[in-house]
Amino acid sequence: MNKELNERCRLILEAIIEDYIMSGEPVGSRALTRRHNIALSPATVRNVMADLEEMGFLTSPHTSAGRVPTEKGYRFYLDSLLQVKQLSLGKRQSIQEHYKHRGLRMEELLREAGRILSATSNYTGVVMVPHLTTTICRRIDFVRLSARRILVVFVSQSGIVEHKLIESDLPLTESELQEATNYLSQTFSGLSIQEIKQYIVSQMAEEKAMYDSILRRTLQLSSMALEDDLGGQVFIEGACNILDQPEFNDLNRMKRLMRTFDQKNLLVELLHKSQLTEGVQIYIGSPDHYSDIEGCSLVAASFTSRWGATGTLGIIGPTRMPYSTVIPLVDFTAGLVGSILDIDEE
Amino acid sequence: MNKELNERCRLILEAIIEDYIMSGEPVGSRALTRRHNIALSPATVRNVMADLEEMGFLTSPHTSAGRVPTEKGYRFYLDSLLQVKQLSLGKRQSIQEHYKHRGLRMEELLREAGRILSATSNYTGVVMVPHLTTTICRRIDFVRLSARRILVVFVSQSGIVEHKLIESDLPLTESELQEATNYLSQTFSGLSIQEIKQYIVSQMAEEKAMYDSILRRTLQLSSMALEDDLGGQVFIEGACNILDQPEFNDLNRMKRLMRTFDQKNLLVELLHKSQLTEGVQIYIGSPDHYSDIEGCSLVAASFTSRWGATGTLGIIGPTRMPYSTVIPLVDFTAGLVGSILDIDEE
DNA sequence: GTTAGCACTCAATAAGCAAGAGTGCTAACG
DNA sequence: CGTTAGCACTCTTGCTTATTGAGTGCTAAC
Repeated sequence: MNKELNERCRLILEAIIEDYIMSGEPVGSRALTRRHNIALSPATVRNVMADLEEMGFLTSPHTSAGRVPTEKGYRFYLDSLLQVKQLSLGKRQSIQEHYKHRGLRMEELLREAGRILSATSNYTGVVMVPHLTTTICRRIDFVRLSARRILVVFVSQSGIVEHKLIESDLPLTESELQEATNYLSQTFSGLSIQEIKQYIVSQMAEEKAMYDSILRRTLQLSSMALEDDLGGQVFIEGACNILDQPEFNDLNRMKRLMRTFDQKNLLVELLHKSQLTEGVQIYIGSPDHYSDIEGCSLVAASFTSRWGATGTLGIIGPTRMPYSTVIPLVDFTAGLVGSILDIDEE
Repeated sequence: MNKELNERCRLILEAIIEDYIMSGEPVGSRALTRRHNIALSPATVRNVMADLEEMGFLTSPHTSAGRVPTEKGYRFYLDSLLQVKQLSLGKRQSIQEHYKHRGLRMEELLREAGRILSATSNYTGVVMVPHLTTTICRRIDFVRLSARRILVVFVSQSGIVEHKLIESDLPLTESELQEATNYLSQTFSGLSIQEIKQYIVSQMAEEKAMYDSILRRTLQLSSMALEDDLGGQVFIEGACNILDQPEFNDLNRMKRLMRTFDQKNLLVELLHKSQLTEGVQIYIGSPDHYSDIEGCSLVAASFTSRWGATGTLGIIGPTRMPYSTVIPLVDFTAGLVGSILDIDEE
């Protein structure tokens, strides 16, 4: 069916979607012919519109309103019609400026990326620091808070720092911990967390007999330290930006979106998904698919440093978003963040 | 003038405010006499109300609506009328439950406190980790990311972990860093950051002559590490809870509040203020004072561990909030968090 | 296949109206 | 003199009713 869309249909569909993206109002046949000097009469356009509606690309809020793109309409637009512009040199430079002259901490760096996305697009920026399982370990440190409470500080190869508290069944002295720290740094530096876990399991099997050996306790400690996944945070920046969009004059939709931001799990899920794929991904909220962000879309891309996937970032805005500028913005920012992580690594 | 408020006026003012807190609607004379079996006729109540309005405790949205408390009204209510209940045993226990069986990281612990405040009150919970200048240093670690890029990991006596990136003018080897780390841990452990800074300044004066000594470079490094204040984060939990309040059917007010949450600086300011004072502080948003949170109040208290002030937490809700339960909730949670920090410390 | 014309639909806006809640004032009461 | 009943007045709220205007779908003519 889609293949049957002839040139004229495609042209009109594109015009409608772009008009709608600009105005946010249902677009009618008459207005359309005037704005995009189309050499057709409104009546003809109406016929085409009726066809497009039947095919599921358009819908009308009520009988006597114009047409609005459906999710399917947007999808087709994104896949077949949209021409992504290049990000203007000025914007690229201004974004790069943000990162100059800064000794940012990793967390701040990612937050800043979110802020840039938000400020440049006037929508909401999201950044996810991934779970660390796949990342490479640069260093593991133990800090003794009390005899049984140990703080684990984990530094990944790309400079992301995470820490967690663990509780040991046996009391540990400062020197025991020091020894464990040294052992770990030497043994595990340069491995990924998954590899470390495997190594620990095999070692512990060997050491089974030796009940109270230092090594055994060190291994136990490390095992606990790596037990739950570290990381997986999501930063949301500029959540309120999106509220200025006219579609959020609807109080309830607005509340639901805020709730989604608050809970974050949907975002984590989506960002995780796009982590697995190359390039820019677009998720369109709809009553069926991602009802929590109905009326909104997420444009996401993962950024990677030389050491493997390290995170995902994106923009959440209304579905009627100027994708032709937002997509390259997300793309560029992801690349930039990736390259900055590389610099950090040496 | 305030002193002239006789028993009857106080009683009626209290009744009005409590009614308003319950209903959110302007309260009229007739409804008042019925709900709080007051042995007065509506007409008399009206006279009293007129007096209270003239004195600035009440106002009416329009001629034929009931009365609504002003900021001054709330203040008087909070200072002179309100009787704070004790937090019910059940609630106290359920809050304590949240903290059992958990090896929480410091950050998670504070976030969780915010979540508890939010969930128990159905409003928005805020928690501020303070700047670290006053806190005691347990450990400073350097992690070498590249020759010039150093990650500083700072662990406070109470287990708060902070890290930042610094850029050194001279390349540093792994072993140099190791030496610096050892030196610092031995020299500075147990001092507050302020003390450390002072010590460094005095030492650097002495070492002025020795241009390239290890000690000098160590000191330089430490100085950079402590340069800007670390910390000062604010966690906001349950921001969307507050949106269910009827006063936020006003879209603009809602947007402004969300913007305030996004930017955080007003919150930082207020939370900082209450850090300096004992006990529970209440800030009432009004067009004059804190116009960004107009219609809202912040109920805040600082939590302290044995090692000195460590942070502030609180609840942001509509000004018409059931203070008699919110205040003890904030108070109790602040105490609990403080005591948990103590446990962490040994 | 395209277009002009026309009747029809429906949301949005405004206007008018009645109901209800609450006030302020005045005059009477104990 | 404080308190109360009565009453006219005000102002919101909800409801109904026109009116307008944008846009459609259909039909018939080009």
